[in-house]
Amino acid sequence: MRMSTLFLRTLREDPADAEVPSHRLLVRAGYIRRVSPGIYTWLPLGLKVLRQVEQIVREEMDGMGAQELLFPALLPKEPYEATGRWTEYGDNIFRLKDRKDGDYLLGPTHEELFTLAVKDLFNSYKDLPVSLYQIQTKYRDEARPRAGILRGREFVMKDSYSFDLDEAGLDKSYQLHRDAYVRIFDRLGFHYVIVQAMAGAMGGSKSEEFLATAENGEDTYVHCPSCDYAANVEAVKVAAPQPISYADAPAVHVEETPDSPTIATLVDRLNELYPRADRAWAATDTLKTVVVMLVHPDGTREPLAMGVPGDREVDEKRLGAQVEPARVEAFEESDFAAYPALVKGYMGPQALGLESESGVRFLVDPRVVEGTAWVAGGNRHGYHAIDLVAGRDFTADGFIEAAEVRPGDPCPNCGTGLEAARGIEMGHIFQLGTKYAEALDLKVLDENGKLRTVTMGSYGVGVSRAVACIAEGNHDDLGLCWPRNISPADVHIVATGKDDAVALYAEELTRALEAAGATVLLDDRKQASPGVKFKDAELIGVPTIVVVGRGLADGTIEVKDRRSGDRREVAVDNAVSEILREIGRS
RNA sequence: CGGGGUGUGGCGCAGUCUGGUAGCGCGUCCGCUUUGGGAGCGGAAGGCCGCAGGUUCAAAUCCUGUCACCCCGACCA
Repeated sequence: MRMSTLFLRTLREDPADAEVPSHRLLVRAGYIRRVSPGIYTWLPLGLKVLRQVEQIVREEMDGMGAQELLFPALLPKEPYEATGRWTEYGDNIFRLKDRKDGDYLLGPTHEELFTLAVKDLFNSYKDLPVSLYQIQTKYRDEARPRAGILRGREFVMKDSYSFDLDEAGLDKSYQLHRDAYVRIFDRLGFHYVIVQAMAGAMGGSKSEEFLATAENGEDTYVHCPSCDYAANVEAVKVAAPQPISYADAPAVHVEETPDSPTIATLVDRLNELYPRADRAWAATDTLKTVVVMLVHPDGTREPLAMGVPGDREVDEKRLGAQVEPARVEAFEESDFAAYPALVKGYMGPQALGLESESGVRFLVDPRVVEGTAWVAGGNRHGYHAIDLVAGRDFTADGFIEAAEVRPGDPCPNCGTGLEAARGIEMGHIFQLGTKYAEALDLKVLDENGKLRTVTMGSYGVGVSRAVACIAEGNHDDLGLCWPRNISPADVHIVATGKDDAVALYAEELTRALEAAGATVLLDDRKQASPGVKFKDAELIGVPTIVVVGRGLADGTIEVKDRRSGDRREVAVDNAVSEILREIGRS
């Protein structure tokens, strides 16, 4: 590549619409250009980087025995209707119509197509297991694309799917993918964690996410400092305490608690009007009742009440993950009007549950086990129930993991206090089970000649996101600092000065390195000043920068490490071998 | 969808309060000089001031509406 002709324009200033470093630098250094929100063009340098990442992913997928294929991005509606995702995916799908008014979509993910392809070609247990993958452009009409290429509406994803006869086979395929992912993310140079995750809209059971650790990441996860437990906050399972005996517990009594619609005011009122001998009332003694409106994919609305310890908020992400594919909406005044048994600010378990007078489904936090006593709403304005014992005075319809998770909460494995951190989701692996195979009738004959439903796994890597994520983790004040195996070139040669000898030698060195298999970005611009060239080289971020300039008269050139800034003089005579050694190609 | 902000040459911005017919820096083009840390001088091209109405002798500026984009929250690789 020659800078004099390369389709590139670097920007001296940060683009105004870019906030996060990866976005700012990828635009400034001329890797990408925005076309529309969440939709980007890959310029020559950017495309090289994208292809490098793709290649690493491809090698590892091939290495674990998966086979690459390619589906269209433009898809008919029918397969997605069969699995229910045409509606479940909601507004996130880009939908379009053909001239005959037929419905199409731009694929957000391809479970259906892979399932149908296997159904089309295979029909015996002898054909299994098989893992297939593609590296392809996906489309999701994100409510809010952001951070450049980190979260786009069009993005490149590697998605793969495993097909097995039984659970044991699925476990094996899942583990193979997991191992391949570890190799992929190691090669991409991420600091990452593998966390337990929710299966989400994909359906299925076991699921883990690969999160690149990043302070500005969108996902919050917790991890245990003393064992290997780590989980996305959505997926944290609270360790339920043992039920306790309530034989000696005082009977429930409803007391007047004026002006106490919030937990804080309630605790004040309790300590003021009904002080306890042994200790003061605290938020942890109260059971907070929160009601929301669930909107199911078919449009039906169902109220849901939840009881959580009073010192905790309901975490909307956790709640959303629990009730998926239903959507959570606020419970409006008009909803309260429709359910007169729900007294705003004073709701309590005794009026809740499918069997109760309100008929509203009531789920409680796992900490609300049988025998625990609470102060909760009295279902009458200005009243609360005290010594309300779970299992004696009320029974919930079930449990829900919706209360917020906080640093310091006990690890479900070992009880140590959990720590919280943030990350960017780079990969996600799922054991899907038979959801798609059943919906699309993917069965094979087993050794007894009987039809068996195939069990599936689904595995994704955000390829274009990885580019952003690597940029996010590999830059400094001057610009990008690519890892060698991702960089758009092995060496960036800067020719300074107007001396013809410099230009000639730089050209000669470039050819020699290229002949040895290295990729070179040569700054052969005649008009640009040395300062401009140095700045551009630093911005672009090729890991090794070679300066051919004033030292040439003395028979030396300069080899500089972009990341450390270390530089050394190298004799022209052994320049090629030295540089090849530097870039790890000798 | 809720909150905040911004729309002015390719990029970054000023001008808007207090209407008077568009400016600065960078970039681009031409010429000369310059070449180890974003060069100098001279010349040039390039803008329906997001869009639509309105007020006015006159609108980038005031009024109304509308659209777009960015950031923060609810969704996802």
